[in-house]
Amino acid sequence: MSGIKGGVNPLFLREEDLRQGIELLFFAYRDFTAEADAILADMGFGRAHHRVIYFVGRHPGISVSELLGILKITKQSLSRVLSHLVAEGLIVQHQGTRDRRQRLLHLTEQGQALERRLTECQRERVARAYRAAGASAVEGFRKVLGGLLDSPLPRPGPAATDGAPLAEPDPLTTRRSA
Amino acid sequence: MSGIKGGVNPLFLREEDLRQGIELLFFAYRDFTAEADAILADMGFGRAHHRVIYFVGRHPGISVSELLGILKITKQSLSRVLSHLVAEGLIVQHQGTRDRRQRLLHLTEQGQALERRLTECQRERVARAYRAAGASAVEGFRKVLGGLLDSPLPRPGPAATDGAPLAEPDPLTTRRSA
DNA sequence: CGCGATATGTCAATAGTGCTGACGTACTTG
DNA sequence: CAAGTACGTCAGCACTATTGACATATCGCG
Repeated sequence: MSGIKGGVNPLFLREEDLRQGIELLFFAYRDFTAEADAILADMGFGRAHHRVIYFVGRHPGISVSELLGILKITKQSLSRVLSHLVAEGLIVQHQGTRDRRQRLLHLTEQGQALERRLTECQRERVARAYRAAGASAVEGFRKVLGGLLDSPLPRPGPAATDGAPLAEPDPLTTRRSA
Repeated sequence: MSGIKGGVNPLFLREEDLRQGIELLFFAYRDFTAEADAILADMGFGRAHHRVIYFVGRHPGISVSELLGILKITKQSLSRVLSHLVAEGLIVQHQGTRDRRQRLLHLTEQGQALERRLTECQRERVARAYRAAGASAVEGFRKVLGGLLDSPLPRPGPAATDGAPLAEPDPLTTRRSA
């Protein structure tokens, strides 16, 4: 495989380099989620609960379908997790005013506390990695990860504020248009 | 949150930047595995089967415990998947010569074919992202991902060769010492 | 040889996550 | 109001992973 062109490929496209990337992704993602997973497990929750708490915290008042669009799971899968979180008092549902079919989601204080606790683990880890790698490495990290996506993440920067359910036309919710 | 220090943090350690990294990791990993997952699902396998096939292909003759060390799952979890793969004729087990308790694992031709097919999806995706981002971004990507690991991946280069079961002192198997 | 440690495999039970199919409710439109 | 669409839930199935308890086979050592 190596040396198809007779020499070293300057763009790291050799079999070995690509496999290293694949493996790095696997190990990094696993370690990245491990701490939060452990906290969740202690509370009878799983990783899916974290995702829901995370994105509801990120987008207060998000509707179930919008959340589905971000997570890209079926509504049935979300339903179980969401009901659980509501039953535990971490999330509250308010009927939408514009469309009363909607259940707009918000974290309770308890939910916010858990969100902070969980995300703190990951934020700390990312901060450590960023600090150790330096600013230009971070830029590269973002560029490559962005390139791995099915559909590129719209830039969060110059977002036009509108009166939509979500305060901002968020890149994450919008992304489901993939 | 932003502006704790009154200004922009040059090292991307602001709340927003860290959250963007967290989300990028989530979306990228999901999209990264999606294609292979679909192929596996068609064959009645899951992601766990891919991991086993991948690492057995990567380390022919690996023992069950070494594989457990890489994957960091319980032997009961591995057992189910491994038995399935053996039953389907994708993996063969040979009794170890040095230690006859060991079952050294190898891919069959069929197993190799599937490994290639699955990994091809991911390799292509990574290659595309690498190409689009450029060599220096790739370096940054690796640096940051490496920083996310619990224990740093020993460099593949100047590793001290020992007489370990695996022909090479592989960074991945060695890593389980975490 | 016999004993303890190691390597592997298996059974049973439990939990989390995701899926499809079948429904029910709420709203929109003709 | 009826038909269609949007939104959400319940039931049942499959995959992954866990813990705990055992069962073999083998190795190393005294």
